[in-house]
Amino acid sequence: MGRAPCCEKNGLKKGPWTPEEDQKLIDYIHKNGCGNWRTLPKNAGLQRCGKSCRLRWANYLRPDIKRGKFSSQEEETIIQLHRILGNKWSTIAARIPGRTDNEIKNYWNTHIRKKLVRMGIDPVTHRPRFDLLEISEIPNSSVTNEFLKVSAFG
DNA sequence: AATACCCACAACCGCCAAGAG
DNA sequence: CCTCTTGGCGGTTGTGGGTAT
Repeated sequence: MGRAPCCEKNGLKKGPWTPEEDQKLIDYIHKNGCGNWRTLPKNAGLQRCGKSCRLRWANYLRPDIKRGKFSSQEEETIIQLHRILGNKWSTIAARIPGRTDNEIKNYWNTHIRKKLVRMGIDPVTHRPRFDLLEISEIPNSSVTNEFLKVSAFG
């Protein structure tokens, strides 16, 4: 049995943030900055743990977040950085202005990874993998068919 | 129209590194 | 050194809104 999640102590709130909570957090940080996350919720009048506040600010409320659809340029940059860095999301995010590590990680997992797999590229190694190709995208030749048998079942 | 299914995203959790004492 | 606290990171998932049956 693992230890209790931090928010369950003291009956602190979990789950989606309400607009009222967002506003409290924004107001507080505008006045005081974001120095001490542990004491912030109490001072700002929020029934949240510091971790939850930090995450909400860093990934959603911070004023320098771009939001919205990723451009194809951004997508290409993410793929190239991931090829070099692997799942170092915060390092990747530091190279992509206005995007958070969480946002990039989500985008990778829900869009890019699947896209690479569909193209027959291993999303971990970034190398071709015929056993990941969708059948419809496999060239119809006996040579590739033989290759597939070997790489998928060998 | 009703229900089942899917998927994207916000937010969670556990772990660990850094810093203070 | 060691221990404790805190913030930051990466993996994972619950949920809600959209789509298919």
